[in-house]
Amino acid sequence: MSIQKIAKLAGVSVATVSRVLNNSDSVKAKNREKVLQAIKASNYQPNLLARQLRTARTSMVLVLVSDISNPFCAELVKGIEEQAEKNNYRILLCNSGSDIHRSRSSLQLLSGKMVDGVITMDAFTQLPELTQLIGNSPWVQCAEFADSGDISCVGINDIDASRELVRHLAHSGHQKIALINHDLSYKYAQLREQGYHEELNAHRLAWHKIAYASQLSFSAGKQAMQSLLESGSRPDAVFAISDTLAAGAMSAIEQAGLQVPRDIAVAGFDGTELAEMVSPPLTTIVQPSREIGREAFRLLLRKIDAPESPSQRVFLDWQLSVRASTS
Amino acid sequence: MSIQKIAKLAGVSVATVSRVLNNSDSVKAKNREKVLQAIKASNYQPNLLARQLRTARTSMVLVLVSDISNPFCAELVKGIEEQAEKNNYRILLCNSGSDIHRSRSSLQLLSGKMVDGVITMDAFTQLPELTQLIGNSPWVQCAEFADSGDISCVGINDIDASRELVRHLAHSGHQKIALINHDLSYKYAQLREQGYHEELNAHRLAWHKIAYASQLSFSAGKQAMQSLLESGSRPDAVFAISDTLAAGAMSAIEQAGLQVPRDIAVAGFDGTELAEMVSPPLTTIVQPSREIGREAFRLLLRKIDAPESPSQRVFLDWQLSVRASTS
DNA sequence: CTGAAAGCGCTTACAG
DNA sequence: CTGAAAGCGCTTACAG
Repeated sequence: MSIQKIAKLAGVSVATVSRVLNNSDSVKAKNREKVLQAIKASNYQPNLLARQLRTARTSMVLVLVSDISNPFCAELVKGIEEQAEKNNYRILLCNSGSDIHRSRSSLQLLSGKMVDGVITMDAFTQLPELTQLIGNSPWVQCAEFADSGDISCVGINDIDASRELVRHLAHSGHQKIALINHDLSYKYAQLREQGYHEELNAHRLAWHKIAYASQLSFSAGKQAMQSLLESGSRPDAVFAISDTLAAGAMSAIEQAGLQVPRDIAVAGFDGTELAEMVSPPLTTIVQPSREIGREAFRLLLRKIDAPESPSQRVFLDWQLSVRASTS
Repeated sequence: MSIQKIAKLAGVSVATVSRVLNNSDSVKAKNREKVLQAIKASNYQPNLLARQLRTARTSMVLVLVSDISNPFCAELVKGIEEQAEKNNYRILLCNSGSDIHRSRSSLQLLSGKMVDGVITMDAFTQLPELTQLIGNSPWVQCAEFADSGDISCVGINDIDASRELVRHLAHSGHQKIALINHDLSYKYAQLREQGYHEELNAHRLAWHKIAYASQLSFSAGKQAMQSLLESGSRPDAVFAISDTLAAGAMSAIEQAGLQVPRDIAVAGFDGTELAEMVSPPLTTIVQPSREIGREAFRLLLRKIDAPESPSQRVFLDWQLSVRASTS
């Protein structure tokens, strides 16, 4: 079923049908009626491929989610979605799993002109490769940062947030504060680690220990905590750079016959609902996840509408939320 | 940058360029070389819109996720993704939020020929409307069922699984087993409720009580549990039809100053990682989520490749996993 | 093995 | 207000 058939059915030209479809111009009421009739009668649906090929506009953006199972990512996506909907954009989610091959494959949607822009969450160490793939198509980096100023990005000040969390632990009297981090290929991981060190120094706490989780999952957090428990002197507090990791850490602590927070305090990061689901509930840094997502879309739209507009780096407010896991 | 430019650059016809691009036919080695050279030199990327318009094949399928934050959904998606990847298909995720308007909007991708088929997870009560939108495009319903046999679907036998879970609770000596269900617009919700009743009857347990959660979330589960606690005689066990709801129930019980499982046993459904994250860990029905996803894609691919092939209803195996929350 | 040409289904100046 | 025609960037018989 094509616009041609409709035109024939309605006894007008394809141009007129197209005009009705785009409710543009002024089509004579009678003709509009005939066209509408024909469309309804034949259950016609416009071919988006053809339309978008012709107009070079798709009103779709690609969102490369690093891990769809991560509740923080899910919140970001919902924020992006929300803002996109307001602007009559549709988002296409691709779960990259932080895998560059998958990212590469998904980005063909961009180079193939099926989307107007892309929001990524990949590690900043992969930006050079992404840059090459994305070229200068509209692009925003979400909840992760680039070193240079070429790419728009949005997130929070990770160093400050990290320091505030460690400060809270130190003020609560903890002396041996460990860090569960993950992949340093992420800028935010580096920054939070930096904040951790800076704040320890500020409190003249010499003891420090870091375990790296293989991914941002419960089981990886558990494993990381186990390795911390096995190796030499035991921490009296643990700061995990994501709630999911923190939940894993709590589980490992419990399994070792210890108690949170009595034996070891645990703090997370992100402020997902998960932090309230575990018991005891988790002290964490609440990121404005939805708003980060919304802002990411806003930045992207700006790039789409004005390709020459300068890139921006947006830092949003965060909050320390103290709960039972550290007190 | 188009195929035309490449042709000019390489000094061949567009047909030849196209042949190289699709590494079809036998193009003379020298010409192939020239084309490849030109492609590299100009960093050419084929326009997918044009190609797909021409071939009427996209190698993409739409996945309408009911709730991206639900860990069970996330697992399904990963299964679908995995199988799609094996078949050189790409999946486009749209988070419908079980909202028919969003589903409708996303389905324009189908009617607009941007995808070859669709996998949905919507409630069976919405199938009539979906059917109208989808027509007879390739379609598979995932982890939810239709009453009629027109649509391929894949999931588990919810009645059996539900009965087994209730049987376990009854055998453990529980007399007052409550159910936390959600929206009965889902077939699986109806079936699990049916199983619940059947098994109570089998054990001559007259006491029964059902609370309906407004959605499949932690907080909705918590609320539902609170309402159960407030209303009359207290249950000694609760069966929540999803792990997320069960986690919420546990939180409500704890907040009421009661203990799991001593005062009230709690069981979930789905077998997500969440069941291991809460404490005590959750007794649950383990669904083969990944495999459900994979099978959904297999069924869809069959429909795409052979549009006339009959619809299938696939039921996969599940397992009761008993943990500390009920013993 | 290769090229000229038709056509996928739209939109949009252009002329009337 | 409307229609004929060009063109978006591809692929694919068809003829050579």
